[in-house]
This record gives sequence, C-alpha cells and structure tokens, in this order.
Amino acid sequence: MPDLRMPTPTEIRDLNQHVGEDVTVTGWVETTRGHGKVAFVVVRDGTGVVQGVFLKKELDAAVWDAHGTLTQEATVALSGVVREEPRAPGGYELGVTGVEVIAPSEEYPIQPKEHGVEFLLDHRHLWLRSSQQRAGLKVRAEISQATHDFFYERDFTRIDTPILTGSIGEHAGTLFETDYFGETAYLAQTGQLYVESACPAFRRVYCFGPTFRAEKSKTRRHLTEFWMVEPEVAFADSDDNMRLQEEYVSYLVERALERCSDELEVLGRDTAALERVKPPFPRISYTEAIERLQAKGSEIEWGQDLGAPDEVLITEDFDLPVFVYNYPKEAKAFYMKENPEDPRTVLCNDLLAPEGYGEIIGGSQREDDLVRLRERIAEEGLPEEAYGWYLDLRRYGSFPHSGFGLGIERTVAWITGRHHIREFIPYPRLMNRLTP
RNA sequence: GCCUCCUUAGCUCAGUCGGUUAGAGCACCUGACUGUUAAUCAGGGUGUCCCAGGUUCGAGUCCUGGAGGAGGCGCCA
Repeated sequence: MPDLRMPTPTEIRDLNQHVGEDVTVTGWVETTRGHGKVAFVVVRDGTGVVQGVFLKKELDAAVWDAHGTLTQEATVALSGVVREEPRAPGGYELGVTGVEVIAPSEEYPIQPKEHGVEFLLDHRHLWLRSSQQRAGLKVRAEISQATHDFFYERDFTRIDTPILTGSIGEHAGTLFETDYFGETAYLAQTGQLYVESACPAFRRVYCFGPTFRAEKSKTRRHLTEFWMVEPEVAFADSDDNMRLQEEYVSYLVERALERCSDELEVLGRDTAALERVKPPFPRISYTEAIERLQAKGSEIEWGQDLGAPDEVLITEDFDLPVFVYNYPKEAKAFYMKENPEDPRTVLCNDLLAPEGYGEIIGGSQREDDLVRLRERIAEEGLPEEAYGWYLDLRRYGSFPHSGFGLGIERTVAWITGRHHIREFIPYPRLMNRLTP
C-alpha cells in the first residue's frame, strides 16, 4: 500500500515531460546560492540535476526561510512547478512551492574546488557523488553492459570462474594468499584456465569478473584488483582472435558514443578520436615493431619485451588501437602456442590503445599439444602438479583455441580520455590503499 | 624492487638569506543583494608547520633518521 501522504517523486531526467506541472523531486543538495529575495538550490537525484528557485514574495515565510537551512548533500523533497528556462543548467527548473528536509547533512568535506588525490581517495565513499566520478562510473557500467550484450548476441556462454583457487595462474609471485581451512588459497589472477575448460562444453565462452594481482606497481595503469573480460573460442586461431578483439573493442566505443554522450562531455572527451575506431585495426608483428623502434632511435633489440615508452612510440604513428603480434616466447606466458613459421615466437597479440593508454588486451592462441605444453611448463620452471587438471584438457579431446583478456578500467580510461584508471572502479585497490 | 619529488589551518597552497606575532583563497558563521551558474561585496578564527633527534643565541626554513603520499620505471590488463 503506497503512502498517499508522500507525492510520487518525479525523476529529474523526465522533467521535460512535465512542463507546467507541480511535481516533487527527491534527492541531495549540491549547492545553494541566496540573493536576499531569490535563492537557487541545485538538487541531484541520481538521474539528473535541477535547480529550484525560491522567490521570497511568492512563498510562506517558513518555506522561504527553509532555503537557508539546506546544507550541501542534505536529503530533500523539493516541490514546485516545472518550467523551461534557458538560464538554468539543463534547460528546465523548478519554481519552488514547498521543501522538506528528509535528512540534514553535516559540514560536507568535499568542496566544489580542487582537492588532492589522497584526500579524495580517503573520501571515495563521498567522492562518488561528484559529477565527473558519476560520469566515469556511468561509462564503466555501460561498457560492462555492452560487454555482456556483445557476447550474448554472438552466442557466447558466460562462465563465472572462481575467485578463490588452489591452483596458480600465470605467475606465482604475484598472487594474493589467504587461509582456506588450513591450506593456502589464492585470489584468482585470471579466469583463463577455467574458461578453456568450458570450451568443449559450450564452444564460445567468456568470463567477466574481478582479478587480483599482488604486483607492487605504482602507475596510472595498475590496480591490485581490477575487472577483466576473458573470452575463449574453440577452433579459433590467432587471426580469428584478433578479428574478435577489434570487433569487440569497436562495439564498446560505439556504445559509449551512442549512450554516454553526456558523460563524455562532462569528462571533456574529444569524441572525434573515438568516431574513427572501427575495424580493421593496424597489425604489426613484433619483429616489425622492433624495426620501427630502432628506426626511431630506440636501443631495443630483438628478444626484449616492449616497455611502456616503446608502446607509446609505436602507437603515436596511428590513430587507432594497434595490434602487435607474435612476440618472442621468452617474453610471454607458457600456455601460448609456438608459431610454426618462426619457433622463436608464439602466436599471440597485444592490443595497444592510442594516445598513450598502453596495453588494453593481451591474447593468444593456446598450446593444445600435451607434449609441448609440458615442455613449456618445465622450461619456465613451473610445478607441473599445479596444472594437473589443465593438462587433462589436452588429454581428453584437445583442440585449437584462442582467447584474450581485456582490462575494463584501462579500456574505460582510454574511452573517456582520462589520466588514471583509479577513477573507473568504484573502490580502487592500490598497492597502499585498502579502504574505504 | 629502483629513481625523482612532496608533507604548513577542515581543504588547496604561499612562506624570501635561519630572525622574534605564521599567511592567502576556499569552506563555515553574520549582514547586504530578485536570475545565480565554483555568484559577488563587508565582517568574523582556525595551527602538534608529518614524527624523532641534531646544528644554532634563534629552526616551518639547515643536517640525520623514520613515517605517510605523489609521479615514473620494471611487471602486466
């Protein structure tokens, strides 16, 4: 039974359909500006922002006086008549007739001014309310939804892989450990091995969940907890894999342009650079990348992995994301398939985002030969017993297959054109930040 | 793990050559103002100068050690 004493709130995004009507919006006070006989109160309700106009001569003293008690982030129900007003942010405003303070707010720590990073991260639970943070997280949510839509439309089955695991992923040194009833458990650093196991059941699968890396990285591109999308496709080779990647990344960009134009504007993104993002993306082999770098004066030699400055040099020649494929096997993980045309390299690719955002995807064709896979595990000095069930996948009906991992926060940072990926996860976990 | 820089009011910062009483803006409170857009104008007070030692007649300032933070590298998505 609805409470009939409370008028049904109207959402701010719908105000343009209620011009001339008396409505009530519920939300939080962003700012107030008083001028003696007129006052402006800006309210956010989560769907939008609207200013309420208090006119002293048209209001009861109690309602007029109330505007002075509205503090930043107080919860209010604001009633008034909707009207079109070019001077108002958003084009519509509320001629206030009544106001109720649902809950007061104490002196609010975050002011409409510059703050330091440490202060903002200490107040992340409040920082979420500010316009640029709302915009960034809204784009993240859209990219996340677009991911599910993309793979669902292409008949992929979503496989939720475990977060707690007893087996190691790629690199034992970067695992978070925790106690699991007396034995050691690890927080998953990839879902890949598990999605590979689901391929013979569903053919095309993907996982999308949190990933944990105990890397002591202090850069704008790293989090210790981040979200990764990992598709895996049976009977796909490395070329099929790259085609899927460019199609997927282009789909994400298109969705952001289509559904998040307001947010991209709040974030100051130049969308012309995004409009260009359509398949095919440029592809250069690792060997060609080394030649290009040497031509630009780099000291890099064949066999070394590309560093962050090298990636910037490569991407500055293109205005699209760039594939770099077939790296030397020493630079890559044990499970990648050897390149039959050049056994020094493996069938893999990175996708480097333009404008200096670096690697947003790492992918490869997987080693499907049991003997070669065991040799590679031994060569890397990894404990074979940790991969027992993974090797079973090559014992019981092995098959060529490929997949990749895309980091959501890095992708959103690139699409929004912002500097640091910590703004694109609600609660960033950094090397020295576990709260709030 | 390595390199560089930073730490002064609730917040963002200034503080000269080491000098006696520690500075501004914002936030907050009071007042003025009928169209603001981070409103404007006038008034109001706020300090463990990150911590511990040291040098000095005297340290926010110089030295040593420690803590916290930022940026970059490596590693990766």
